[in-house]
Amino acid sequence: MDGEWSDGAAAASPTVSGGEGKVGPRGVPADDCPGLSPPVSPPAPSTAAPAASGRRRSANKRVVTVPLADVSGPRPKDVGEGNTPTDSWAWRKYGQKPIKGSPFPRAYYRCSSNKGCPARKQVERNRAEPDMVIVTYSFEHNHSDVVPRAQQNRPAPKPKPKPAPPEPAESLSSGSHEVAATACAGAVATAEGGGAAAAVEVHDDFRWLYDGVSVTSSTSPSDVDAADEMLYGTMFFGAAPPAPLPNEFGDVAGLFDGEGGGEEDAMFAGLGELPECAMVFRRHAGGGLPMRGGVKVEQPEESTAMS
DNA sequence: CGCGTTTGACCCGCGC
DNA sequence: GCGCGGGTCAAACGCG
Repeated sequence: MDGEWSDGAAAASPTVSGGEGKVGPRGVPADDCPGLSPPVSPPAPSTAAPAASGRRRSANKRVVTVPLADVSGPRPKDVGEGNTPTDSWAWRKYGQKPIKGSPFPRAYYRCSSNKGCPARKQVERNRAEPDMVIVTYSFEHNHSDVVPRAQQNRPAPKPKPKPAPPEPAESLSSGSHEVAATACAGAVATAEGGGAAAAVEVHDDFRWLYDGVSVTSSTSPSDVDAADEMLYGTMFFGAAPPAPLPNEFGDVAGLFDGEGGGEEDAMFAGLGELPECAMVFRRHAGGGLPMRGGVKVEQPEESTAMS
């Protein structure tokens, strides 16, 4: 089924897919409409229309793959709130569904900043890389990053079922990660004026993902905040014309194509499991991973690498 | 009181 | 034409 955004993440690097080359068969020609765009950026004309009216895989999709840690981890206020971004959108979850080919469910979010905002995003964990989460943005916000509610900046209420989520917020000092994150975040902040705060929402959004599966990798919690920043930072980058990236998707997708047996089982199993410490991902894993601050932007449309 | 999250059901699109 | 799967809407509950 949709192995679409399967995961450029498999590469272990967060990725962002511009447009949506993945939806190939049923997908629609991606136009533009980045999932998120700088508050200042003029709303894309083709943004809202389709999404609002249609209820189906729509066009404009931007896939962002980020380390789970980036989004699921605890959000130190010094980062999230300290760096209030100018464009922290408020996302409201409107649905969640288990995906067939994936052991993890997919969550659907809509922009709650503006009632008529068509911006939507889907969050799902990379089945191949449990440490990675795939965020697909659809349509652009048709409003500035106006934040009517102060609540948008605060972490949304967590699901009650979870008594005490694993919050390895112990040592927030990690060296390399921070560097990368900082660099990225800095770039973002400089370019967009902020992107860290947005992470707040993200980390929250991924909470479910987080709980859904248990990852046994260990990493520094610091990655989390840094990652968050990166995540959004990248997204913003995506909004802006980023350099065309090789389509890693194709490769990854191919790999996934091979599997599929007994995954359903795993899916439910995973869903039923509520690990306490699932997160963690080394942003600079290996230190040789080609990633921009932890997030990579994928441009399926480029399909250059696609063989 | 308001907002957000959660869960289930329904509808639509695509593939076979 | 049928079936599968994905996506969205709606209602209810809980928390801030």
